[in-house]
Amino acid sequence: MDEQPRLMHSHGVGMAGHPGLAQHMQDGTGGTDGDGRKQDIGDILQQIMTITDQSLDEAQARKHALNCHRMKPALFNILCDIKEKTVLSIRGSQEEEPPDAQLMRLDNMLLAEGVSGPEKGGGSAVAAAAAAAAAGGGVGSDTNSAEHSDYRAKLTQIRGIYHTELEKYEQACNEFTTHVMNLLREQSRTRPISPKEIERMVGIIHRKFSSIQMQLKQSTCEAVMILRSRFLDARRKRRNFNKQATEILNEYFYSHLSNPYPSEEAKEELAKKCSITMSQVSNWFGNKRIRYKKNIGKFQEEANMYAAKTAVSATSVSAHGSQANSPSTPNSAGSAGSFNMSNSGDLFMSVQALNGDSYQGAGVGANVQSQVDTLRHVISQTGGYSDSIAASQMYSPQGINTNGGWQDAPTPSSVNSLTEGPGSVHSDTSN
DNA sequence: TATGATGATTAGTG
DNA sequence: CACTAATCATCATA
Repeated sequence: MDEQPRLMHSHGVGMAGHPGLAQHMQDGTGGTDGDGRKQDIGDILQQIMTITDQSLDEAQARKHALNCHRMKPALFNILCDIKEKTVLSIRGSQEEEPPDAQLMRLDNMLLAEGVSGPEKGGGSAVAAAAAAAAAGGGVGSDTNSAEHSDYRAKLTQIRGIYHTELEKYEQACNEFTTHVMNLLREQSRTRPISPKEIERMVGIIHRKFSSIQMQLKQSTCEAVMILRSRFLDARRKRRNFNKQATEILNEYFYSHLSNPYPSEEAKEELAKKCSITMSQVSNWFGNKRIRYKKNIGKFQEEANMYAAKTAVSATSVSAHGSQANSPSTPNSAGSAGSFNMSNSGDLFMSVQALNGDSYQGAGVGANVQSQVDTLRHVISQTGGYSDSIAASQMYSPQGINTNGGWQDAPTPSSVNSLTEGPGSVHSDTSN
């Protein structure tokens, strides 16, 4: 407490304006007083230095005393000058902020994704894209719309979270900025803080907060991307075709086994019947061909089944002589065992002959071929060939060449022989 | 949860 | 461009 009187003692120095030290040097107290003044300033500085050690009340009182001190404005000005220089030099080195390309990109993306930007229309572009992509997948319109709305709901959710967080962030940023500004303004009365410096501080705060904002934007972008890939990537939303579609496709495949390459029209027809797209039909046949060829044995049972089916309907529909060779038309794969080896051998030969005759023929080739395929399966089944080697030995001369590919068929099989539904085959032999 | 089935994608080919 | 072969990612089931 003994500092107080010292603080208050006067030097008679004019302290009015902001001219700084130079002015009060001239203020008529004389050069000899210089040392004393320095001493005095030293004291004040000492007090400032030790002020932190004091209690708060004491500090408050001290502050008040300092504020009231006649030397204070002068000292303050000096400090301001020094500070200004320092700050300016700092400023110079920090000023040029690189235009944040990353942030711009994030902003653009969020805008494009409909997360930021106008409230209502947001996401419509994405929704349209999703719809288009889903339509390409063609899994079924109801599933499409369901997934579509699901996608939109999730996007809205992300959007909501984003905006909530953004609001929170802005609020926090503003609060903090105001707080700091008030604090600095308050402090600027006792320590040299220029408005510029406050401004700079605000800038620093904003930068800090904008890095948080960037993180928010980044994670939002990530979330949207994940959502997008989840909903728009066709692979991810793969659905098995329904049973009927698979049945139709399989019937076509096995009834055209020697040349399982549906024409454009046939694909179109199949696509329509199976409620899938043409490219899905192509995919299916591509997969089927390769998988069948890779492991014929594995598909034996299936082949027999469809062969039996088509054979049944073929024989029942048509009363053609060629069908006379057909064994007693097994209704299912289960009845396969009833045929003996020699029988099937004969049949195989006859079918080969039939095939050989008709395959290159211009007229009813495709239709007869269909029958041949059908019969061949019935035969293979009756023969009891169950391993793939035996099967491929059997089929190779027919459809699959030694290279592992099907023989080149001059013309794709006609859609006319396409089955109308599971179990019922329209065989063109009646033509 | 491991595993096979299956629809979609991709690189390469003619 | 249609196709094959390989591969991926998901579905379905034991």
